Amino acid sequence: MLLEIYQRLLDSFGSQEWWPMEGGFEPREWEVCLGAILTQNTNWKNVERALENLKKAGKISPMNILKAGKGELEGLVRPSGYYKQKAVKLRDFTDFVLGFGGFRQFSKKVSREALLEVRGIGPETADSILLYALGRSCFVVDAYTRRVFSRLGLLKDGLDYEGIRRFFEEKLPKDINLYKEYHALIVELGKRLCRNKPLCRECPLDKQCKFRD
DNA sequence: GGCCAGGACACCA
DNA sequence: TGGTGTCATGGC
Repeated sequence: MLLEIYQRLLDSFGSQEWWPMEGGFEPREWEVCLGAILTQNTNWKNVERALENLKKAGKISPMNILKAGKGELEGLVRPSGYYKQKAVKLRDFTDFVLGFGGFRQFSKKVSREALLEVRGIGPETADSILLYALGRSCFVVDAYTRRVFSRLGLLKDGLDYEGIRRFFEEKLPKDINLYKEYHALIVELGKRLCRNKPLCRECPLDKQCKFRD
C-alpha cells in the first residue's frame, strides 16, 4: 500500500530532488544540516534567502558561524523567521559538530540519540539531517505526513512521532533514496491540500481517501 | 488583513 | 501525556 501511494505521487509530481549534492558550499552536507534547522516551521523560499545571506557574507562554514557576532548571525538568518532562536540553534549545532573534531567525524560517529540532545534539534530535524545529509535510513515524519496518512485512514489515532516513523520504516524497504523521495513527495502533496478540507479531486490519492468528497 | 510555512520547547493541568 | 502559547519573516 505504501509503495503504491509512493508510485502515484511520483507519477503525478515527478522526482522532487531535494538537496541535490552538486554545487553549493562544500561539503554540501553541511549546508543541508543548516537548511534542516532553518526550515523549521518556515517557508523554504525564506530558508534559501537565509542560506544565501550566509554564503555572501562568508559565514556559512562551521568556523565562521562560531566567529560571527550574535547580532550579525541573527541578521543573516532573519529572512527565515524566528531569527533569534535560529541563530542560537545554528551556533549550538555547530559547536556540537565541531566537538567531534569536524564534520566528517561527526558524520560518521553521531547517533540519533546524541543529535536529539542538541538544543533546538527535535525528531523531525534530527531525522532530516540523518537522512538528507548523512545518508542514514531514517524516515522523516512531519505535519503533512500525519495529516495526509491520517486522512487516508492508515495511521491509528494517537500515534506519536516515533510510532509513525516505525510504521513507515517497518513497511518500506530500507532504501535511502526511497525515504528521501517519499518524504519530499508527501510535502509536495501536503502543500497542495487545504488544511481542514478533504483531499481535493485533483489529488493523486483521491480514490484511496476515506474523506473523498 | 489573515493564514500559513519542510518545528521545538517551555509551561501547565 | 496532552493541550496551548511563543517565537517571526515573507508570500499569497
